[in-house]
Amino acid sequence: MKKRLLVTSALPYANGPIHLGHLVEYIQTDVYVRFRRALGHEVAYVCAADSHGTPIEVNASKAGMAPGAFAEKWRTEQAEDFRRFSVDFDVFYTTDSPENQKWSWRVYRALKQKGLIYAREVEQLYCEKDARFLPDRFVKGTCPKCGTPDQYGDVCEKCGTTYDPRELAAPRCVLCGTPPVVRASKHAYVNLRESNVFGVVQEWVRAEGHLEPAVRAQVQGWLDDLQDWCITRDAPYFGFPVPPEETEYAGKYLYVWVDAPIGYLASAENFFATQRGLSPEAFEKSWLAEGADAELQHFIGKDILRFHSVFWPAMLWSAGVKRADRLAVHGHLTVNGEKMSKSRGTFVTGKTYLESGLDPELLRYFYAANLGPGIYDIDLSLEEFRNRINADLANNIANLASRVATLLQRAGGPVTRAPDEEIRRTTLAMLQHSRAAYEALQYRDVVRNANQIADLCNKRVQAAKPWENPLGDAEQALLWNAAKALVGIAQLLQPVMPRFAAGLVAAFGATLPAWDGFDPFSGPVEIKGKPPQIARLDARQVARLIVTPPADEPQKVAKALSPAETASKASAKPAPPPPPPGVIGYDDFARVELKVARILAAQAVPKADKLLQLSVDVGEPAPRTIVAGIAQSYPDPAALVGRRIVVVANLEPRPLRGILSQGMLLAAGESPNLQLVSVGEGIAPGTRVK
RNA sequence: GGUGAGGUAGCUCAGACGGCUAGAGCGAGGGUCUCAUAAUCCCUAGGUCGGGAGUUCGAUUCUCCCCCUCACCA
Repeated sequence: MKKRLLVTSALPYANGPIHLGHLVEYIQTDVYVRFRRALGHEVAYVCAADSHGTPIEVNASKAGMAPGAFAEKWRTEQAEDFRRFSVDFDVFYTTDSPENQKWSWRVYRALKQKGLIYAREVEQLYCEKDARFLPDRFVKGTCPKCGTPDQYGDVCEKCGTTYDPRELAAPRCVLCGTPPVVRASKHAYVNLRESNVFGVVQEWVRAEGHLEPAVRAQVQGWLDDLQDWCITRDAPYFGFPVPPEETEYAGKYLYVWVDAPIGYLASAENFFATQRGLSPEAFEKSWLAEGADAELQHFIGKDILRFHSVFWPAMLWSAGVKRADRLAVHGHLTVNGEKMSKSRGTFVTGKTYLESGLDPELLRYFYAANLGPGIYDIDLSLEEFRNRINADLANNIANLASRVATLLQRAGGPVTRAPDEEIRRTTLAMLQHSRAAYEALQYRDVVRNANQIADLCNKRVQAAKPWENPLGDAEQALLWNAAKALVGIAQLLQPVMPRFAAGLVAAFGATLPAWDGFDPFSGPVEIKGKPPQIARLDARQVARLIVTPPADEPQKVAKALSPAETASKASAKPAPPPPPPGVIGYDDFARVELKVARILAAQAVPKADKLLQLSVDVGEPAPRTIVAGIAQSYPDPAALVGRRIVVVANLEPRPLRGILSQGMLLAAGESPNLQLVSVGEGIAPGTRVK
């Protein structure tokens, strides 16, 4: 029962370089594909550059290039990055392809034929100078709610309000600065509430195995309040025109989000036609037809879940092909606990990673060690990354390989011994667990399993002290078993670290057969060379990932909804050396406004045993209220009145127990033994502490 | 504001159909070996399981309310 799988990763937008956030997904998918292949399954791993849409059209024009050439340039660069990270697509095509136009029109016509498409007049902002309608991200203006200037057309970054771009006060075109006008245009909408489609989508969402339960809950929420979907865009646009017979929408284009997922099918078709000699008809019949015995699995990020869980099943159904068998959704990447940010230098591109000299397989390992099936963000903390690599790979696994190889080499030739039951049982059990864990996308467990095997072997080696009598029979037997366990580890880690695993196996003179029935505990072990080394990382090496951009970083170019999150093409060039981790510059310190405050009144906060409410004089016209968790250390609040303490005066106010705390006071120690930081009588309230 | 997901040791997470001393790995502290990459191995620390109330003989695990974080949507 060999399975056949069509596996996809989301299509990266051909508008910029691949960054470490993208790579979470491609590595997750690639690992899965390698695992499947290790099981002997037939897998086609398909991806493509998403080449259409307004941002590409606009950025190409700015760069003085044709959009197609612009997208192709990025596609080529992305392909190279993927290769360097061992993300081995069978095909990395483009959505701007003849196959894709054919499929897109087919889907459009199918939707039309089922009566799901209708026309609607829409009012949008239009720039007369640029002669174009402006997507939300191409308009800036003043927030209608809070009055913050310079906000995008869809949401205010200050107050979080979302609105229609027409509501913006003082709107202006991001491209040329001209105030836009309101203009109407007729667009095609898809009605997904129609009972047939809705039923199909509903059924697909509810069926077991398609979505993780938590994801299903999210999607169900959308279905309960389903909006129609606008699938056309006005010129100028880079994309496919609507089918020629659609004279009603003459001159309009299909929205990039229509042809992007369809790009999965078109790219697969291209792969099978050019690499496997399979005609489009044969490909469809054997891989996509309803009931075909091939599985369709998509890996995506949480940001594009809606398109894939609601619209996509509807599109596939209308085109008469099967829906996906699984939609694997992952969270985003944060770096050092925060969203990736260019100004902080945490927007790490694949290229930056490669240029830092770190082995791409280390990143693959780190991601695997943190990946599970849920939609949780993964944090690339540089400290964690270093610990993880050093503790697991360098100290535990690679070091085990190194010591075992050295000792075993003294035998001077092949060694064959009987299995040690404990080591063999553990290794086989871990292989079995890992098989299930890979299938469930629980890569964290795989990594743990690999380390459990190495833990056991290190303990056993330590206890047996084979270096005291390396050629003794028991010693040789133990080393043989440890070597075989390492082959097991290689098998287990091979999808994650293919090169490391191959090197490990080669060093012990073994090979890796298909996963099922694999039992490495037989046959000779012969040391054929040094096992692969994994050098311990130091903080400096890892810190090279953070490249702070120069101060005159060009302004961010507009970003629009696109299949894979993208960014402007501005990438940071060599920058001043970053400060050592954990050290801040003077400017950072200066931003914290520390002031002397005199306590005017203090009382316990009702129903909170740790909180005191203080009224303090910080040299301002009115006293400030500060709520602090110091009640247990100061059971008699009244005694605090008159004390001069230090507060952070420019901290964002926040409510605690319903009381707005306008600052924070400094204290040392742990409750109930903490003490307020104080200054003497001679310093006036409001004095800056520096 | 609505919907969804979360809040368990410094960090990343397990777990509990309600009940023995709440676990693992990493990190930290102490010790040890020397084959191995200052690696291994042994020991130790430490958490009122976000807050409050309720159900119960008993809740961190169930119910309700609240707070906080994240995402999506309006």
